[in-house]
Amino acid sequence: MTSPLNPAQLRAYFALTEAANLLQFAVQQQLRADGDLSYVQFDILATLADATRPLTMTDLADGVVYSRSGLTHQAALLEKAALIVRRPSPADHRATVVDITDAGRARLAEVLPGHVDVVREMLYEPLSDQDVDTFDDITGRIRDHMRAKPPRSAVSRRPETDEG
Amino acid sequence: MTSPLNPAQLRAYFALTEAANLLQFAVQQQLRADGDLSYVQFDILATLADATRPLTMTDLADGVVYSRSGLTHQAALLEKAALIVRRPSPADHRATVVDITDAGRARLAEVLPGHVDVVREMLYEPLSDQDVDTFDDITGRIRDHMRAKPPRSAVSRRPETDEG
DNA sequence: TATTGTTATACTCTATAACTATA
DNA sequence: TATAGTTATAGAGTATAACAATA
Repeated sequence: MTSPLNPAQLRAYFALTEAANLLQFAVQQQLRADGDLSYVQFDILATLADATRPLTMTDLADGVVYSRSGLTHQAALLEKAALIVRRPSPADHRATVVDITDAGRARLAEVLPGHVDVVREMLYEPLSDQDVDTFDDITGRIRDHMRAKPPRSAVSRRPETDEG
Repeated sequence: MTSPLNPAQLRAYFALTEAANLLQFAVQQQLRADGDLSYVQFDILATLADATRPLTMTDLADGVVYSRSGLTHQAALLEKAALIVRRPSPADHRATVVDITDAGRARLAEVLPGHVDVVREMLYEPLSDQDVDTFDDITGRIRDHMRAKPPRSAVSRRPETDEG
């Protein structure tokens, strides 16, 4: 247990971290410049645009790994900007259904081309089609593994409280 | 220009984004739980511990892609916790040299095993040695490409100011 | 004049806890 | 009693601009 990472693991971890940070930074700049959206706001709009059924606040919070209060805050901002609408769910009167508006879809359309450009230029320019397939396979397996493994479990290696 | 991403590119981008977010979230939790450090603070300490020569605030800010004021803030926190020391540079009286303390190295040592565990469990458990080599190669090329390509250039596709 | 670093300040993001209302 | 969502609030992180000191 706690054996060190081998050199290739270490290198790849650092490269991944740095690349992901640089990409995220560039994407955030682009979304802000082209559509005055934070990444989370973009994610919410994109999720709503893709959804085949109406989504509730809880549905959205699950997708974004977000506290509900944080989502309420972001939804309030998006609603103030007229990009989404919230209405009480007819099925469950406790729930709130969130819809993307035409303005929301328009904003998404404004932002998407630049988003794709950034991803292609930064992430895919140095990769061949063969590389992309390999990268797709590996990242897919990593993501599936992370989804399956509850991230919290690996975290706290300290006893919660011994005293008291 | 602005041709869409192909399916494999799109899948890999989503997988990468989700995996990187989950990994970052877990790492942040671990660093906070095991050593009461934010990721940026950990990054600063690790950079100082690895450095072969004394680093200035500007050296550090360059490595972390950080505003100088933000770095000053984080350095003040780390210094208050006695994990680093700042002193005027003898060579350039404008500059501040930052040193990691014994306590800083000790804190790093407390945190590193758990950090490595999280990375191995989340990132490398589903990969063979062969996969790791491939992954190392591809992520390394991506990072080098991103470093070479100034991230800002791809960002603003709006004219700065036409009026005034 | 340009550069290093700090300070003052303000804004955004996020989370916790308390709360309302429905189920 | 449990769940959906909001509100109030507080804390952390980051950035901009103004500033002081030095090159």
